[in-house]
Amino acid sequence: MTDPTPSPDLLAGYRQAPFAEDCAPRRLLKLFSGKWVTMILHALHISGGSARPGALQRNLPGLSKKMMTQTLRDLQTAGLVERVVIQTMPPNVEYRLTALGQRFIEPLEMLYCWGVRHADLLQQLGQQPD
Amino acid sequence: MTDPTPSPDLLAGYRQAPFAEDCAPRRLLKLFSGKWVTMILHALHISGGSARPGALQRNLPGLSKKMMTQTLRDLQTAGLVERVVIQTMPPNVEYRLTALGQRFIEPLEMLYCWGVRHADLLQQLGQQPD
DNA sequence: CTGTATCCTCAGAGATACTG
DNA sequence: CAGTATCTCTGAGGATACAG
Repeated sequence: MTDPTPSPDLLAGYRQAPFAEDCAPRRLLKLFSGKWVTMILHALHISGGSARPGALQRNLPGLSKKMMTQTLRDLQTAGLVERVVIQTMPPNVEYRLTALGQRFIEPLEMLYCWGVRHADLLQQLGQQPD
Repeated sequence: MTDPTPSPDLLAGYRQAPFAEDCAPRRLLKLFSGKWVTMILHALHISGGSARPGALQRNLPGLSKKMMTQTLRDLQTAGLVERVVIQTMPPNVEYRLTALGQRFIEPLEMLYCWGVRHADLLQQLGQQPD
């Protein structure tokens, strides 16, 4: 096609509000943009929906105590995770995915699965200064 | 201890390398973590796979010239986008998704579609200090 | 073991102005 | 219109030390 300009019709659905800063997809990406957010959600998920801080940190090499707590706090205020204190012999803390949090596991696992299945593509990526 | 720890078997596949810093899913998340990366890829996609700089900027409100060029450069080095100079009357520039870039449209659109379909969930999110 | 409080660094991102 | 070059600044992220 000699015409570099793409058919404007393709943009029809986006014309009114092309890519508003607060559109739904952007929020999702924003939510997943934190360095540890997805890791923690994923870790909680494969741990059966809940885990204790110690276990979390052990499962996520490189995760500092500070970032863990901070991310968990953010996830709490977002309503994706809840802090549960278990009154056993030595009282123990546990973080658990909320119902809302469970919903966001879906797109997250989609991404993770895609990434795993297409690891070859991801390795083809030119190394950007990281 | 009473061991609230979930069945370790669930973690079987992740035990050896729990969440290495350079695992495939992480790279995908990392790639999508840039503020404008997904926007630009998506914009290119819905524009038919290629677009001129001016059009891109017009379609992505808030995108500065600098960030556009910079992001496009990153995408070029990553091999997802190619710069094409069209030798027409007034020579014009065009950015086009490469074959590799096309592959990454898939997970991207998955996310975007999910976000659009679940806009309600995204609005339920507690407003974190943005 | 869980959680908090400081301090520091550096990269992402924007604004501006200048050059083919 | 496309692209580059500075300058600045916020803030995410990390290290460390401290407290329940």
